[in-house]
Amino acid sequence: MPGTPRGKTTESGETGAPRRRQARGERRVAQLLAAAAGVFCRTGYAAASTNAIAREAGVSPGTLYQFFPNKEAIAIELGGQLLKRAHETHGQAFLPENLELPLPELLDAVLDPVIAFNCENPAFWALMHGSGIPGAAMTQEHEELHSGLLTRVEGVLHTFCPQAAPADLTHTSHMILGIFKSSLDLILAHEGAERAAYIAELKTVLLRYLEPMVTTTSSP
Amino acid sequence: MPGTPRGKTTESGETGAPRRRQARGERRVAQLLAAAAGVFCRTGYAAASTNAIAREAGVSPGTLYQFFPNKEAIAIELGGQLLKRAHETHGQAFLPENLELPLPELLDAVLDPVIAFNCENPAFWALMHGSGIPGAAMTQEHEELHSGLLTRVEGVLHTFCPQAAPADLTHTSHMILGIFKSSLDLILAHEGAERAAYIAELKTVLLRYLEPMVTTTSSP
Amino acid sequence: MPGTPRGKTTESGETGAPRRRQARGERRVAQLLAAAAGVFCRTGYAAASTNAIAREAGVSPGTLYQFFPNKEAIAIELGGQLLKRAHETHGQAFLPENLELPLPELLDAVLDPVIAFNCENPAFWALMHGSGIPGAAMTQEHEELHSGLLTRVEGVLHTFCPQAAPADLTHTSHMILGIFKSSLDLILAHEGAERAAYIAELKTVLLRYLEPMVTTTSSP
Amino acid sequence: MPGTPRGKTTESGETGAPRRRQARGERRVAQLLAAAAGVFCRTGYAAASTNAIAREAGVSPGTLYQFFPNKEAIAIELGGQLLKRAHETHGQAFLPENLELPLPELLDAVLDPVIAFNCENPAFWALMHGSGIPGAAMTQEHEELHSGLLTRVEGVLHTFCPQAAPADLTHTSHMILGIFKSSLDLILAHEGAERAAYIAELKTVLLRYLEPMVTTTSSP
DNA sequence: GATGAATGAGGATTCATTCAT
DNA sequence: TATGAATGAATCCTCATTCAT
Repeated sequence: MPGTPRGKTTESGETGAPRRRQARGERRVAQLLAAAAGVFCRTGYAAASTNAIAREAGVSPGTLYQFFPNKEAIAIELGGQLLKRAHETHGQAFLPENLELPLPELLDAVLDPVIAFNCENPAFWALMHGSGIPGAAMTQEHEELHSGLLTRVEGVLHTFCPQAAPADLTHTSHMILGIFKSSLDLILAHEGAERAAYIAELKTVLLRYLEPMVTTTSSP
Repeated sequence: MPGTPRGKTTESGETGAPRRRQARGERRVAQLLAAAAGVFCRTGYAAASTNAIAREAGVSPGTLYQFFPNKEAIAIELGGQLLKRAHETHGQAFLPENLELPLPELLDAVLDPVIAFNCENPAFWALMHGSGIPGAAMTQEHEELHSGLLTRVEGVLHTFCPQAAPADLTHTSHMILGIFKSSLDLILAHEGAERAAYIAELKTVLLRYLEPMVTTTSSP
Repeated sequence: MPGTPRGKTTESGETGAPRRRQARGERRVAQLLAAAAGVFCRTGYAAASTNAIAREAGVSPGTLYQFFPNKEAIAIELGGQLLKRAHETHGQAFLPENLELPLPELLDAVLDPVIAFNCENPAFWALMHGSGIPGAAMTQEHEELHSGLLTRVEGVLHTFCPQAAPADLTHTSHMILGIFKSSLDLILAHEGAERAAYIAELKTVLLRYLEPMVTTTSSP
Repeated sequence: MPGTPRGKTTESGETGAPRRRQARGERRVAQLLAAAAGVFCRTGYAAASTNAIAREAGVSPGTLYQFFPNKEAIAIELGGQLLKRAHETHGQAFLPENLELPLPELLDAVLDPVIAFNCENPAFWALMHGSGIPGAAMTQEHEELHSGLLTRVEGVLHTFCPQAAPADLTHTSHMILGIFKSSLDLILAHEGAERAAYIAELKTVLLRYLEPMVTTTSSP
């Protein structure tokens, strides 16, 4: 339970002061997480310095450490929060009813909310980029997210191509995810029309990639 | 001949001295670049320290700075050389005659040597990857490497689709590069049949992505 | 191949520069160890800061870390050097011929050089004080020194009181060492006549403590 | 009753309020001192952090500073109270009537309760020990504790050897205290028969050390 | 050219102490 | 009065870079 640093004091009653203090603490935590999100976005996790985060949050380094034991904890907390929201987003993206849609609409239904989420939470993406470096924070979360997404994609694929070999499904899912990720980089790196163009391009790639598999399967 | 610790420097007259000195310098540079390649591979660009590179090269940090003004320059030079070798040694990839080939063969002709090169020179990949923070400005060496590749891809694309809007070409090139990168991750992460499967999959993706553009263009 | 980077270069020959460089390094190490000795003496190991040591040595913190990987290593090196000298001193203190002497002279013969050594190397004592704190540096050295001394003292005692029970010898040796240590604190904390007085007092204590045991044994 | 973390404060009317407040304050102080004793024991004085003490006491750091101006004050107060208790509770040690006893009985009378007290209050010992850097100025609380004890010992000595030079008395007192401290280390480090043996040994040392002075003095 | 010592700013983290509530 | 957030200097240590030899 983040935000409640060390105490277990205020549970009920009309004690307003502790509540207010706790509220302040929670505000600080939020403030620090927002600052961390910004810094992680700009510099990546590894290059982000706790002092920079504290500065961005407008507090002293000591304050940061009152709420987080170390740099990794910040990333974990931030990543966790984002992950939770990401899961919600993914949950609504992979809604069963979407699977009924024809491929183009399915791609819209799945990709749009996920892209939107990442556009609104660019820190999420920044945090999920520390995969290659061993020992980096977020590795576990990253893998969980990745394999979670992989499972979902495989599920959808399986529904669309029930007769495909599992190994092929895995390959394809990995490819899809890879394409999605690299496109997301491009999407996040641009704005406005450019961004829209890359979103369209991503959908084109996936549509053309998947169409043959799907059509082949469901046409007879 | 004081100062040269490990002898065999002056063997004959002085006619060959400048050449030998230059040769030695080039050997040093090669030595340093090889060391940098190793270190970049193992730790990534950001985490690689100049001292570590010098140590790996078996020279002192001072020596390193005699040949490169800073860390970035090493990456730039290494990337440049790798890129050059990607072309000269293996990559008859973008050879003009390849452009005559139909798309599937073209993809083979271009991708196979590039993939092979990357499998043999993982440092190249490490450099293209490292610290590529999406929203942030890529560090210069990446920029150069990346835009170099981009230019080539755009060139090929332009040859194939001469009437396409430049903006579209740029988008498509970025997408191609992104797809290529993410697939290369998968390719390098596997071996044998799995690797071959991902290579095939990459070609499938690109073929299906590009076929409509190309066909549209060259059919009349 | 000129430019052999890492060490063992200057074995002979007329290469003066590396020798001079190496000499400078050794001077720095000695300088740093001397500074560390001073700081350890004044503040104790735990409270000694590496920056303070570097400042005392007149160098930057980075320089310190060029020669020692961390604070503990400084203490270990310093302690090791002092320990070596201490062992030599102890060796000459516990010379076999001293055991022939009557107790008062024996005490002089044993204690005087050891006290002198500690007066000349107060850092030794400061370093050997980190026993109580677990996890502190020098613990092992401290224990080795302590048990080494204990063995020697027990040896001497055994010579003097051959019929005493081993357990008693152990108790007595521990007491002797304890008395010695606490007196050494007093001795080192004073100078001149005061110091001499405490030295005399230590001898008095030990003489009176040990005389009955010894006399009882050797008088008949 | 807001703000009071561990309830049962306000039970009746307001007549007793100031007293109760004072009582609460004393309870807090006792609580804090007990916590400090525990922390000092476990980590030593220097390594003990005020936050750790407050945490151990179950209060916030701010509260701690409401009763003590700084860390040192805690040690001083704790040492003082322990010293007081060493006297009032156990230590009829330095009772005037004890001074009438012959030396062996006097040593028993003085040492036994003091030893017992130290066995029961290891914090006292931790305080007397901690960071006692020989050459450096002892931190003030140690100074006070130490000199308090010293004064008492000197008092006893003076009674026994009224004609001795003050300087000698000081030396002897220091030695006695040193011997006592180092023996206490051994005593506390052992149990049962071993402990008893070291207690006996301590008495032997002091008896033999002091007997000549005393006898010389009181014989005519 | 080569060396390796030297630099010093910066990074993460801690902790005695203060302050608003 | 109690709280716990806030402070900021200090800690150990790293690393890109420079300098004397």
